[in-house]
Amino acid sequence: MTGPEFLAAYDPTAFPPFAVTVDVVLLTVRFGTFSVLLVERDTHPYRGALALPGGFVQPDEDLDTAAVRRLEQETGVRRDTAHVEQLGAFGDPLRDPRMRVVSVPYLVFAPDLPPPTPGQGARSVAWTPVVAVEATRLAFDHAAVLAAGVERARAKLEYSPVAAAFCGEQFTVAELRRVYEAVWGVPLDPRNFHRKTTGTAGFLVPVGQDSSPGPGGGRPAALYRRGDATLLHPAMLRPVVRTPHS
Amino acid sequence: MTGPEFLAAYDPTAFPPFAVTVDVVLLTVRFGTFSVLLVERDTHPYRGALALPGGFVQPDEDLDTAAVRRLEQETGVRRDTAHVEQLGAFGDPLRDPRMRVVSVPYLVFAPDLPPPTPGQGARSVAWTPVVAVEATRLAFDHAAVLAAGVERARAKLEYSPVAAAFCGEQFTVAELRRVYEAVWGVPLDPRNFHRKTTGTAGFLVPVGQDSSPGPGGGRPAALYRRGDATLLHPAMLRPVVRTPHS
DNA sequence: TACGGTGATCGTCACAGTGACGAGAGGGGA
DNA sequence: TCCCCTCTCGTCACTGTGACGATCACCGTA
Repeated sequence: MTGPEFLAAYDPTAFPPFAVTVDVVLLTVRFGTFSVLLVERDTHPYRGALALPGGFVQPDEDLDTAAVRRLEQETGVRRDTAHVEQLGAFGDPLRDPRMRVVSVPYLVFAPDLPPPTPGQGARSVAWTPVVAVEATRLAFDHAAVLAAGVERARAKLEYSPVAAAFCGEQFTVAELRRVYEAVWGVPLDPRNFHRKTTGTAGFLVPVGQDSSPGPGGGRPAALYRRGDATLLHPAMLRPVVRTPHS
Repeated sequence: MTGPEFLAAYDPTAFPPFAVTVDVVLLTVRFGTFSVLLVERDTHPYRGALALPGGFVQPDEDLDTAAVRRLEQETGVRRDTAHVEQLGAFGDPLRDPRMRVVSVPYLVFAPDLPPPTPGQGARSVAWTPVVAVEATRLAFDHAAVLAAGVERARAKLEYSPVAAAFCGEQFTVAELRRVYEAVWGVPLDPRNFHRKTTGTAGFLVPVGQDSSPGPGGGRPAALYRRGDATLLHPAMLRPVVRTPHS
């Protein structure tokens, strides 16, 4: 009783047909700038507009699986190098002019990487600074989806160690700090940040090796990798006032 | 181009049909016990099993609207007396034996109220202590949905003032404290809790009136209503160790 | 090789927030 | 009246944080 023959026994109006899509809010920190991957649509609807990568969920496919598939297809990011989490469900009846579509966006944090080549249905694909995104130019309700993803990312840095997902396998405290600064858009005190991150058990694990200094010189920084902590306790709160949006 | 005639221009296999449902994780604190509303199913599938209230989303209906509709239909809880928020999307291909169903559960916090009368498709409906729910007896993947809702509720009490949604319009600090104690399952120090809740700006607004003491006597408590704060800052952290599940 | 520039790391200090708990305020019932 | 109860206010030690000085270890250049 898994096939459509079973469904046929029901009143069809009781099972209104929907399409279900997944969208990918792929965030990274590139050249010190908090950026999102956007594609330029090459097909109807919203042809020519910017949009989040995404696509339809296949009949026998889990939502997470579909999101990871689209992520790998459209961006080349592999699941095990990034942080992936579901962002919610968006189902306004008018969000897609073609038909009734419920979208389940996924939030992905990835280290800096080169822009991938355009996939199907996209004219081009590019990293865009989050602050430079023109909300009115985004297709569908992707402005709202992106805003939800960005706010979730900012909040998540406070109480979880996911910021490390924006870095590579090994990283310095300063690299991690620049992630926080880029995502939150505020400068942080390097000394207090160092104390907090290295002092919180399970957050950072020293690799026992130093990085080479940057172009301007400076003392080499110790390398770390992510610890096994899943929660930051106590949280690292954003400075100054907290704005509910953007 | 909003009708099916447009859809017909597409390859049908590219738009696999889904059904979309909303489920309601309605939580309350009843007699000092953190409880969830469960219905006993009277129809196929999982006939006789316990389940969360829910139903199919209508074609022209927003997800939030559908959730509020089911909430009012099956539980009698009005939206403006409760806190309602989306909990995510669950879409395992095998979660419903009938067909491919994506469920969007909603988390609802309501003050204590009498158990409603069973709605359509349900044999009975009853408040069940969260700790007494037998996960294996729940229909579909509702055990996972409930677990996600419970954990979200516990986490949300830490950094938001939603706990007041479990109380009525006016309440005492002790009533609010018993909500925290019931949801978290730990006793809290009444004096420190009083200091924290009354000392955080925007959390509680004094009504300027005292409640009558309980049966055992005691000094009358001042009445408060919810303030306009949307975030608790700093957060009120759960004591002792934090368990990731259940 | 000495020297200033740069960034990493360590220390210090004042202060806010919290856990633990004493004590008074203001109500019950016997 | 006495005892018991709960609400409310205070105190104290401790932790974590913001602000910032000082030192360390590398750079490029004179």
